[in-house]
Amino acid sequence: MAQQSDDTTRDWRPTVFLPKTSFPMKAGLPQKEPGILEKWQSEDLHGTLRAQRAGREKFILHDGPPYANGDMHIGHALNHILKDMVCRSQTLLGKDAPYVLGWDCHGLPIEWKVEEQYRKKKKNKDEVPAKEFRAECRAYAAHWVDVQREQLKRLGILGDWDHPYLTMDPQAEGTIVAELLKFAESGQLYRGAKPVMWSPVEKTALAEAEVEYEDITSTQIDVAFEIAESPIKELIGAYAVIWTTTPWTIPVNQALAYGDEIEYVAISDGGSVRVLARDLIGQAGQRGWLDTTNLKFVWEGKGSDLAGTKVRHPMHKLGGFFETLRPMLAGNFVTTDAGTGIVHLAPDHGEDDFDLCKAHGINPVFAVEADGGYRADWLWLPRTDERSGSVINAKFTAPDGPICEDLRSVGALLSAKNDASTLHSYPHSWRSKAKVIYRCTPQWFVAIDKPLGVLEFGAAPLDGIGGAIAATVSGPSATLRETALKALSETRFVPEKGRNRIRSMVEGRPDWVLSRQRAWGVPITLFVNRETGDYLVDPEVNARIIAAITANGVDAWDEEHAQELLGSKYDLADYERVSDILDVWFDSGSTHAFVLESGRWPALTRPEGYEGPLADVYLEGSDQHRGWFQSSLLESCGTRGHAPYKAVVTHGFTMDAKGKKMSKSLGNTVNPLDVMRDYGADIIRLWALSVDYTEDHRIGPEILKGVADQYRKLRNSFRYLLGALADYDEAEALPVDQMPELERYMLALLGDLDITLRGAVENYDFDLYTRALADFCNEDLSAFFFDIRKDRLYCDAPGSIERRAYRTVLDMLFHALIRYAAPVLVFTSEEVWQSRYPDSDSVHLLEWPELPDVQADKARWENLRRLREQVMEAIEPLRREKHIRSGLEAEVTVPGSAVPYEFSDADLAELFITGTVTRAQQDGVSVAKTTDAKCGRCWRHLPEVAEDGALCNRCADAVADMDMPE
RNA sequence: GGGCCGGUAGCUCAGGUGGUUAGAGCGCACGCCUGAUAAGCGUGAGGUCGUAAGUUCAACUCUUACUCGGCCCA
Repeated sequence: MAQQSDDTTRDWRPTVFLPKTSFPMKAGLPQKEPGILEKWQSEDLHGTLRAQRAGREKFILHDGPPYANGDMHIGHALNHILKDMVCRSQTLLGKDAPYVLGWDCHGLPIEWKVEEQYRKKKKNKDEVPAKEFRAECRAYAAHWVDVQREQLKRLGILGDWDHPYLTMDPQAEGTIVAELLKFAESGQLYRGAKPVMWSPVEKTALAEAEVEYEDITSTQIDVAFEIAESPIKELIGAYAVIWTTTPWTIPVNQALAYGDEIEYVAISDGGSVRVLARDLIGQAGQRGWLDTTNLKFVWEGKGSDLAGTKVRHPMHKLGGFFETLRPMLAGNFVTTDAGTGIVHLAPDHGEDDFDLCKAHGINPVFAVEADGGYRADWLWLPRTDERSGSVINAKFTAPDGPICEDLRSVGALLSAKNDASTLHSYPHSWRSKAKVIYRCTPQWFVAIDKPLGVLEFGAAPLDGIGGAIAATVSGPSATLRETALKALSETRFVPEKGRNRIRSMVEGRPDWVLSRQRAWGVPITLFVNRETGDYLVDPEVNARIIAAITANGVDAWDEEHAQELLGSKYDLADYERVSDILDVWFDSGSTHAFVLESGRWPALTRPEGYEGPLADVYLEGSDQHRGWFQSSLLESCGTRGHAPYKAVVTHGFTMDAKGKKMSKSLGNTVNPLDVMRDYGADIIRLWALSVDYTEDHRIGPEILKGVADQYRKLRNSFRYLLGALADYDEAEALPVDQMPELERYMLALLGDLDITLRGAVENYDFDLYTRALADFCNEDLSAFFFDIRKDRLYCDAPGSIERRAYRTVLDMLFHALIRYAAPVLVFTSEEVWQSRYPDSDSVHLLEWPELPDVQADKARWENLRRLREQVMEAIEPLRREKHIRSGLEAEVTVPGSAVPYEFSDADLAELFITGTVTRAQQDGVSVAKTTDAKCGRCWRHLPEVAEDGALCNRCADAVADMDMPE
């Protein structure tokens, strides 16, 4: 050994192989990410991937379109990060997984915004031509599509940004119309009626959001209906009493309702016998039409006893409509909170009324017209009568108004008053502040329980719009509801509980109301025969309609071109051109047809002969069980007989740090744009992929700080790999079978990680994915493998087997981990990759790593690691008492039985990062301060080292190899 | 008000068919190292599992009620 005396004072640092990298510890993501983004864009990363993966197995995620209004919020961010993760992880697995984003562009909220702009400019919407108004809606939507697109890009979403799908694209509008006409042609569409909120002042239907509630007083009346027929003899000739706050609905009454379980009585205070709920006798007394001090009970029974009873309308003398006897029906909405326990039903003017009457075959009569007046041919107070007026007019319904007057004159009015005691909440138009009413209006429906017939799909698709419109029907088959339920049973749900949720909704849902009386949307392109009331079903006409809309958008459906569309076979004079538009849920429910079938996105086109759902997965928030998941399901089942998706993945909602819903008024919102500005997109991505998205989850400063910490650990793992692999050359690689056991064990652990991550991708279990990755880096690498092998890396001669084996494994680890991390930390992984391989292609073009199949005795290693922990524990007291400082100063004795025979004492010292290790027949681990001198270069205490600062044999050899000038 | 879902350490998450002192990572405290250095290593303190009953020899795990929170509907 050529040890010179001055070795003991020499600074060996220059001879130690420290990690060398320019990769910064501090990320500076907010500054760095935009540049990386630009590079991807200029290289057309998404397009490059499509070309590279052409012909591979496809994985199609169909993007649910967000509404094109307002800035991106945390929900958008989470949703798109999850989708991006799905596409990227599938891409990594080698599939062709394109991502085409879309936007939902029609609908009321945009109409409002445009109207709001009008009001600011003192313009009146009604004076603007519909075409012009729609053009402004279109421009408004286009603006927000652009805004949201730029905001989402910043998240590092890898998509076909230049070709998103928009539901307002004329070709999309054409497809939507084509889909609607399929429902028409197969007879699933029908015109029915439904009570909607209606403003007589504005003569328009209102949506719930256009209505505000205010306390008002109304005229409240008790009205007696004479019982004409009943299985209960005592009741014939008695009077069923109802109570209402809308007297004007009495002239449209068609039935009465009772509660099956409610107790009723027929009583007399000396006058007529009246029927009402027992619990409400007191209230009747207070309203002054019953002397409760002197009651004679004629009959007592339950509501269900009243079945089969029929009453006479107080105005029956008018004949016609009023002459028919009104049935008493069981209604589960009847309560004894107020009134008489008997409810009068006017199917025209209440949802409960409508539903119950419909169930008994009683239809609305449309007596009240758009302006609130009874129609001209109505038997009671037609609009031509001088006493007539709007039903929302207070004078009209007043105790001395025409209704009360006439009811009183026939002796049916038991009480009527309008004072402060009658204060209650009532809906008003948001705009005019006028009272609104429920009013039945004709609407278009899709029948849910009508047999679909045997639909033959796949006949002659029209160019560019996909799918057949001429489905033929023959023979009986399942209903749409049954078809949809079957489809759900064949769909995969992540999490599984989503299936139950949507199933119960589909089981219970009423017919689908398709029509809206609005301007900004896709028209219901039907011609209704004025004579028969049937809508025209002529494939030639339909083809012209579809072609016109596809070419010119929804504006093509106007009166001006109607005859053209009808062609020469029909005369427009014989037909009503429907002017309603479609529920926007029908738009989005049709996106699968437009986006996946049309061929406009070749990357999304399935190969020839492909059958079944075109989308592998739909991924949206859990609110979409009622929304998009369902509208898409019904649309596809009604036209294709199956769901458009193979799997449905749902995520919960993002709450604030305390688990509360975010709201602007509470000021607890987290803006993803702020998070990106302060932390960077990789941080918000890591957050989204670390939480259990299947439930509601939280975000807040503390959580983000934790995510940033986790990020830093991951970043440092890569930084260490880069530094340790500096100047690594393929030639240095060592075959696995020549590696030490530790290296082979690490490769086996990597193999386990690989299996875990693959499973996590398959199950959309991304919090498992990120956690497994982080745990591996922290526990198996940083605290174990890297720490142990630091000595070999720093101090071994470059040619040593151990050092070469270590670096070979580091290289494998690098290549595996960078790929695993890529779909999560999209920016950082690129930065790492380019740091090691400057000027190379993007890291995101790589595929899932191929790992050598390495077996290791993992049980043995787990025991060793447990022993290692015991050694650490045993050393700790000595450190605390400052007996020793580093573990290298500890001389350790372990139970011989705890250590595998094949391991040398020197191996153990390396493993434990201690001084000499010896085995003995003892139970625990014992530790003493070493007496060996410390090597001046590797700092290990070894018997061979002559004095502190001198070199050990290994280091002496290494230094000699370097041939360094003194 | 109804339907469905959820509430495990400061944070993010694990905890088959009920069974020894409820786990991990991060954070935190303390210590070590100063050759991954605004990094790395070690040790440690933190939950009795939303609350209360019940079933059971035994419950975080089953039942019920309550409570808090969420989505959808009225």
